[in-house]
Parts: sequence; C-alpha cells; structure tokens
Amino acid sequence: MNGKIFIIEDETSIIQLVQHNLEKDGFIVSSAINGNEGLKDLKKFEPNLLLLDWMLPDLSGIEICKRIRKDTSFKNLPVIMLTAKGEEEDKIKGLDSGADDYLTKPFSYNELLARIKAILRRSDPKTVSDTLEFNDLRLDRLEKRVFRDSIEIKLGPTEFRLLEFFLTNPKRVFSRDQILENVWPNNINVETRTIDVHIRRLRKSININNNKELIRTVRSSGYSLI
Amino acid sequence: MNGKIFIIEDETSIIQLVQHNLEKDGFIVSSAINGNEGLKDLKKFEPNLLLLDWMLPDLSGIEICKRIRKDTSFKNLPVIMLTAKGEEEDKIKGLDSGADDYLTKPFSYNELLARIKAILRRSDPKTVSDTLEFNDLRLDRLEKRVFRDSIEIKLGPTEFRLLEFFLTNPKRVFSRDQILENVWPNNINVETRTIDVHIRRLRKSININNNKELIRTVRSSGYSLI
DNA sequence: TTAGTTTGTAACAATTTTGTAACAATTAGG
DNA sequence: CCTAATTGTTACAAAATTGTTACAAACTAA
Repeated sequence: MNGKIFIIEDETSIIQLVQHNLEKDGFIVSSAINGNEGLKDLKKFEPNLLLLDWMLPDLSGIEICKRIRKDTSFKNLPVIMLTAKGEEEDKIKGLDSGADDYLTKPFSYNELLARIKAILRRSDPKTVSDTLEFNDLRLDRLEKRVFRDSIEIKLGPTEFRLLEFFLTNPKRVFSRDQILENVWPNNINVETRTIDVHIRRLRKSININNNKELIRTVRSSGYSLI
Repeated sequence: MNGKIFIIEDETSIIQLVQHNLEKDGFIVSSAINGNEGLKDLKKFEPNLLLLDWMLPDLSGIEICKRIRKDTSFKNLPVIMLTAKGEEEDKIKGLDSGADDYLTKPFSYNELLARIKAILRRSDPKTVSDTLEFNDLRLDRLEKRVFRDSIEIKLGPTEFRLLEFFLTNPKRVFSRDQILENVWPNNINVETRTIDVHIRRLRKSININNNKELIRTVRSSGYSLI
C-alpha cells in the first residue's frame, strides 16, 4: 500500500515525467499547475506528501508553504520544494518557510524518489513499502518477509541477507569474496566454501515446488540471481 | 459507544454524503433541511454535536447558533459551521456567534471527521472511540481497554503500551532497541532481554484461549504484529 | 576418456538467539 | 501502612541458525 503525492508545478513536462514515474512506482498522484488551484485541490486529495515548485505563475512556493503550515489539517504535511535556483539563500528561505527538503532542477527521478521515500519513511511509514522484486520473488525489508509467487517463504537471517543482496543487484555475478564482504558482518572470518552451503540452503528454500531456478552458478566466478 | 450528530443543511447531497459516512463510523445521525425545522428537531434528538450550514433558506446559521447559545439545554452543544465562503471575516463572525469550529466547502469527509473527533474528544470524550484494530484485536486508547474477539483482556501498563505500539505499525518488524525507544519512557535503561519477557507476558495475555498467535518472532531482528 | 578443478550436498557440532520461570525490587491502591 | 500488582533481571532450557567438513557429483580442458 502506497501513499498519495500532490504536485504543484507549472512546467507540464516536469509534471508528466514525475507523475508518470511515481505512478509506476505505486504512488497515487494528482497535480495542479498553479498555486491557487493547488491549494484548493489539496484539501480534496489529502496527500501524504507535497512536491512544490518554487516559482509559480501566481503564488510563490514559499507563500503556499507558509499557508499550508498555518492550516491545522496540513500542519504536518511533508513538503519537498523544487527550485531552479541553486542558491544557498533560497534553500534557507525554503526550509524556513516550512519545507522538509528541497531539490534543485534539473534533478534525476531517482534522486527525487529517494528523498520522497526518506521523508515518507519517517513521517508516514505505512505509505512506503520497501520491497525488492525479481520475477515472482518479492522481499519486504520492513516486514522481513519473502514471497515466491505470493507464497511466503521462511528464511533464516543469513539467507535473508544473502537474498537481499542478490536482489539489489540482479543478474550480476558476485565472487564468494564479494558476497562475504557484503552479506556477512565486518571482521568476521568464514570459510569461502561456507557460501556454497548458504547458497544451497537459499536455493532449497526459494525453489519450494518445482519452480524455476533463480540462482545461477557461474563456474570459477561465483553466483548471481539468474 | 458513539455520539449523536445533528445536521442542519439545505444541500441534500451534502447531507447524504455526510450522514452515510458518519453512520458508517458509528455515529447516530439525524438532519433537517432548514433552520426552523432544525431548531424544533434538535430538542427531540439531543445531539452531542451540531453541523450547521452557514446559508440556509430561512434562518442563517449565525442566527441559529446565537439562539442555541441562549437556550440553557444547548448552551454547551458543540457546533461546527459549514460555509462556502473562505473569507476570514466570516470565519470570525462564525466563531463569534458561538461556533466551535468551521469548515469551508468543499471539504473532504476525513477532514470533517477529524474536526468532529477533535471537538468531541474534549467536550464529550465518551462519545468518541479512539481505537486501534488488527484482526480480532481491538485496543481503545481512551478507555484503555483491550479486546480479543470482543472478550476483554486485562493488561498492565507496559504491556498496553507495547501492544499499542505494535498496533500503530502492524506487520512491521521492530528491533528490541526500536521497541525500547518507542514504548519505554525516555532516558530509561532497561536490559534488551527485558523486551522478551514483556513480549512473553503480552502473548500470554492476548492468546487467551487457543487463538491464533499475533506476535511474530523474527530471529535476529525483533518482533512484529504478525 | 581422464585427471584436475570446482561445486553440490548431507551430516554434525558449535554457537547464537529466544522462551520461560522464578525472584527481588518497585510501584500503586486502598 | 500494608497488600497486591507490576516490573526488571537473571539463569537455565529449548530452539533455531550457523560454520565446517567429508565425500559425491559435475564440469573443464587436454
């Protein structure tokens, strides 16, 4: 279950880009192209987060932010400011007016998504599902659960971390040493071959019924998620 | 047990929307579509709160509000004004005339509900149940009661807070440290393993007869509500 | 094919983590 | 003040996880 994000921004190209991607990532998105309309629609939409352009044709982003902060029903609405200016001064003004974070245009979508998630995670954790997926495999980091084809799979802590690691870099081959570094706690020494045993255990768990093998052995190199 | 709400509003579409939703949320609702009728029915219905439209075909909302305030039996009846105008001036007049809060149309139902709850909570706490639910588990924050499958369960203060914490973030796994931070008062030091003991006590209490286990142990991570 | 290399697998022991009961200390309520 | 309830700690039991090893199987290159 994901959150609702409202965008107030006059550049429709940006709206399109951001809205499309956010919706692909499971958010419910609505937008307005000027301040007055935005303030009006905000009430109906009840977002969990607001993306607010700095420069708008009518009201400035700062002005909107200030008004929002006065309204009891939006007092705690997280706001991310979007600004074309890179000036420190503006950043300070923006944060002063009550924004929680700000982003300078041009920004990458991934950067925006990261900030959104970071803010939502602390203001409204329920709205951000932190989940990794690959084929019919799904791993939920907050709930610490793994599903294959929507059937839950029970994994021990190490197997969980191992799968989590593979899921963050699907298809890429990792040597046993790399796996050790990334999955095991620092300054711990385990035999290289121990990895093989854990791979075996992970395979056994996630191939619950004659499912497709998801972990590939790359002889003399290591393993990868297919 | 919830309260009674009376609506005086000439737009039947609004009455329908609000009445339907409030009843779904457990309130007992009655309504009138003009001022004179409203004043008459008010006495019979004895509401805990009044939703009052600003503009009515006969008497104005302000007029009704003033009359209500003069009537000893309604002196303390909380009133929320509904107005189409967003003007500050009207808001002031409205509050002057004795309204406790006001809401500008169009408003979302959730916003209305929030205000109603806020007002009832201080004027008449018994009428608002502030309750957290999960499966057949229900926790009433105001009455400080817990029910499993409508059977009341007695919990000590710490177990109550612990369950309350889990209920605000169901399914999510929390480490013992996170639990400590959120459930125990600040700057208090208790052993990490103490959590385990409280979890055990909470489990013992809420699994009254062979009910489903609701607290999940996530090895090396912590606990979660299923 | 064969020797050499690499990986798969099961079994076992060691270790880690959690469950539980008992007890003492503290707090709350009469 | 006394009694009962609640709380935190500890020690031990139980359970789950982990690392290692030995041997089997699979693969590679000549």
